[in-house]
Amino acid sequence: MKLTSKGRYAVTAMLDLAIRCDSGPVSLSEISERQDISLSYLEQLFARLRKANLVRSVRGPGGGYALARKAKEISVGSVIHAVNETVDATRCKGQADCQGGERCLTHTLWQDLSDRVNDFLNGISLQDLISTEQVKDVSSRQSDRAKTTDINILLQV
Amino acid sequence: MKLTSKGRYAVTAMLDLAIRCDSGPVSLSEISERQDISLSYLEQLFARLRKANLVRSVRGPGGGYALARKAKEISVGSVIHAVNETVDATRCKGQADCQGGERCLTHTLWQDLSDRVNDFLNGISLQDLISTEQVKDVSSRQSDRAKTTDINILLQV
DNA sequence: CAATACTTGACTAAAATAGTTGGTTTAATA
DNA sequence: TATTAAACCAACTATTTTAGTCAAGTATTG
Repeated sequence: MKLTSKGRYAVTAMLDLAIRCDSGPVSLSEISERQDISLSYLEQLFARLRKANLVRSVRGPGGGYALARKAKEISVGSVIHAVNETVDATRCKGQADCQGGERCLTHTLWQDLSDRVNDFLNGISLQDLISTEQVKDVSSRQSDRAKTTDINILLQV
Repeated sequence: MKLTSKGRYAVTAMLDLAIRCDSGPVSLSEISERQDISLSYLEQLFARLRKANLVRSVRGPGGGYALARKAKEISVGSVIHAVNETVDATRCKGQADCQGGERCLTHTLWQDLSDRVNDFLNGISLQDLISTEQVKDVSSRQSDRAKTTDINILLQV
């Protein structure tokens, strides 16, 4: 699972869509303007999101995109995965052609971590993000953040 | 938080270090050979890991690197963060200069997800990965994986 | 002193990211 | 029916990042 600004763009656009797709299809130019992402870049991203069956399109004037499923049934992980086709597996691919035991061990450990990150991101739905935001108030977020370590404060994701 | 192969290299190298740094410092050339990462690239990564106080170096013959703290006290998140200095914050930076309410909302939602990923990765220590691996047997891993959705099967991290 | 190994900085090739340009189809509506 | 708004498509480009190379140091041990 790669996690870069490309994925951020995709998730941001999908959230924009999730928030307002009840009132008919949403055009990419709208999202482009609201989220400040270039239109043609959005087109590229949505071509992939469509292939992954995460969005449905309506062509012609008044057309646009809508979520293919309910926001509750679309995981953040699936969105990020959809726009990152080139996945670089580890060299040994978990296969038996590792030299010695050590190299394979660290590869297995990394795989283990990867699985956890996947499970984590697949466990969060778009609706999940929207809902918590609606419930949460500013003061509680700040106290949450104060609890994290100094490392966390430096982290901008 | 960026999650790319750069971070994978760093975590892999740190795991290699964690596994064997009990018996004195480990040289980068050893790690390079075992993990199949170019020596000079490792040097760049370890320069950053050192600045982040995650490793300590011993110079001269017989020298090398050792973890600066116990494996239990080094989180995967801190390793990944250390090697990714260029963090691209969202344009609005969570500040008040967003236009309208909508753009800010999706930014806040993304920030929320970022925080969760951070907390998640900061909650996993190197020791954590090593320990679970020692306990876990192959059959249980496979049944774990079978439980995940079809999306998960496609994901290579 | 000599060998080892860390340290630093400048450089480069390849890949990915982000954006551009210029179309074509599709479908609603005036 | 002509116009128009939108998805769709493909090729291209600039920028950034990744990954790796090279070379010249510095510190330390034996």
